[in-house]
Amino acid sequence: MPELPEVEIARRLIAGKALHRRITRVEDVDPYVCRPHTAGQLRDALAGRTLAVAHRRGKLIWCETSGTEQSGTPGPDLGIHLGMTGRIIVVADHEATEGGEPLRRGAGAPRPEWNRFTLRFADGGRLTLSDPRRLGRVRLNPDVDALGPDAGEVTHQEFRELIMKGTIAVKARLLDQSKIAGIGNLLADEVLWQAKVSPARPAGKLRGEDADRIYRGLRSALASAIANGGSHTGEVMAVRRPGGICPRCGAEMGHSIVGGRSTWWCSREQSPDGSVWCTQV
DNA sequence: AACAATGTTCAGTC
DNA sequence: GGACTGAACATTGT
Repeated sequence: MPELPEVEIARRLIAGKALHRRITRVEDVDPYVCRPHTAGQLRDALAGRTLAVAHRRGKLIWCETSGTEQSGTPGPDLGIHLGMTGRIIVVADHEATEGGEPLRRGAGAPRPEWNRFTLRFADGGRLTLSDPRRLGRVRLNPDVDALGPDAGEVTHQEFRELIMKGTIAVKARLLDQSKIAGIGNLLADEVLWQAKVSPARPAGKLRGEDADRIYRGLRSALASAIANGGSHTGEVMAVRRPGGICPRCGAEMGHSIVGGRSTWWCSREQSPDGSVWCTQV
């Protein structure tokens, strides 16, 4: 699930339901997800504290933590990355929802064995990172500065400067979290489709007007994905399969690997040389 | 059974 | 340093 929109939705969940509840137990049960995992490290760092503020940059969430009853000194930041399939579950009642997500059952529902990290609160509730593929990460004091500006906050001018250089394919540049943080594979295809720019176009060969359309595509794709529940609600998502056609013009969707990731684009409107986009059909 | 999957990282190479 | 490739990580779903 997780690209910027899903992560923002998760952050809002934490901010709305998990703050200011005293942490009584820390179940860092998965030494692969909770890294680096030394015995009791997370428990010792977090027990007795509360989550105070939930931040996000790109796909990284981190929570400031409060002091304990013994010491007013704030604790470390708790970093959470959802990886490819992670999701955050926050529940008020421990008994009624053990192992599951509140109000959801059946196919697709989180299974208890996917619980990789759980904070138990004094009031009986919990916060859990559920992640079937175990590519999510929990760690203390994550390196936020390794990330570029957040894709939702980057200014138009910054965006131009970060994007329009080098020989790399523009999609690969959009996926580079150290340049701009938060764009994932689905979102990159959606943004470039909205902007009518080929994903394979060298970043340094973009014209100002191309970068402007990409920037506008980014703003609108982000807003729409957050409002609709995630990156998978984009228009391109529905046609990323053999035989898929462009929702705008009806041409066949092209498929290849760009930036190491599966990539779909409109074969008519997103021409590699950048010339066809303005030819209205 | 083979393959692809919304992510990151690291080694090797040019 | 920049860019590219491939593999690795671990697991599920088609």
